Amino acid sequence: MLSKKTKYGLKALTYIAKSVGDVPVQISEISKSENIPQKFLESIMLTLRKSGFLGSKKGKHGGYYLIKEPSEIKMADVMRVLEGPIAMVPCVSLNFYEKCDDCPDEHECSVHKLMIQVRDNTLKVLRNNTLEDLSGS
Amino acid sequence: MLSKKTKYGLKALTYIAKSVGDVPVQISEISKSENIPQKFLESIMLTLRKSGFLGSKKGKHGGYYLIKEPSEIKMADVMRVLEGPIAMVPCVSLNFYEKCDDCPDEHECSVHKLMIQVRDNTLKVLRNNTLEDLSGS
DNA sequence: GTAATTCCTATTAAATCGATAGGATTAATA
DNA sequence: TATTAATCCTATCGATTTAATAGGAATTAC
Repeated sequence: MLSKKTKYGLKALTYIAKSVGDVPVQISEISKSENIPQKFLESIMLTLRKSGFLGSKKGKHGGYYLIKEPSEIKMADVMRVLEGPIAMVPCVSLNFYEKCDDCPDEHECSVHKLMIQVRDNTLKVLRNNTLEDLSGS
Repeated sequence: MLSKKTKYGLKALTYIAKSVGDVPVQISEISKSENIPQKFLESIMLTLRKSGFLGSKKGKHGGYYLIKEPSEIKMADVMRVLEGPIAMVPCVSLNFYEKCDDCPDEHECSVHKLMIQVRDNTLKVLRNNTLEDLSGS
């Protein structure tokens, strides 16, 4: 299941990408428009800023803006920051690898083989889609 | 993340599929061999039996056996029983559809579009793989 | 009739998730 | 300079889910 955090984050990024002009977009505006609890969204925006997707301006007339072009922002990267591993088991994760405690040898594990395929296909989608694709049309 | 329940369930099914002869396989044997807590595995086997993947024999020399051929058991079906929806958001789930409470119109939702692609690619893998594929070689 | 097994329900401890609270800091502007 | 409006930051809370355990009932082989 996709967490609300990730879903809200993706919606917020899309909203900013769609916004016209170069003025920063405010949390309160996104929150109202996308039905996202404002305080919750605050913490998500903070994460997105700290991980290099957004820039911010403080104080009156402040807000958030994209640092990179929408076409440069891969969904896979956003997902990793907000959701964590893309793989369904840690032992097939490229960026968050961990050994399973119940498997003496993961190459013998039937689940491992299956989950590599799932990971590869999911990754294909998430690498091919950028923020531009989400906000387009 | 794949739950332990699902992972254990898939391992247990694989173990039974690999077992030779037509005698029922016992929980205690699977539990030891696959490092799965026995009591936890008990409840998983029960679920798999009630959902039509396994048959059981009670009492001494009892145990579990496959009801269908391994090649007939699609991973997608097992996953739905043990893990629930395959889709990452309920609003793109084929078997567990639910409307999102934050989306007035899901066809306008950028996340929706992305998650349909993820679902379709995951489904492709889980439909193409059967228990035979997991237990083979 | 005894031992071995599945069957069933309930419970628990820990982790995670979604959301909120309360203020500190910064900047525009009147 | 004072006020207002925004981000920033840390902590916390309640609900849900997850992984696992407990304890015994029912069934069957021998």
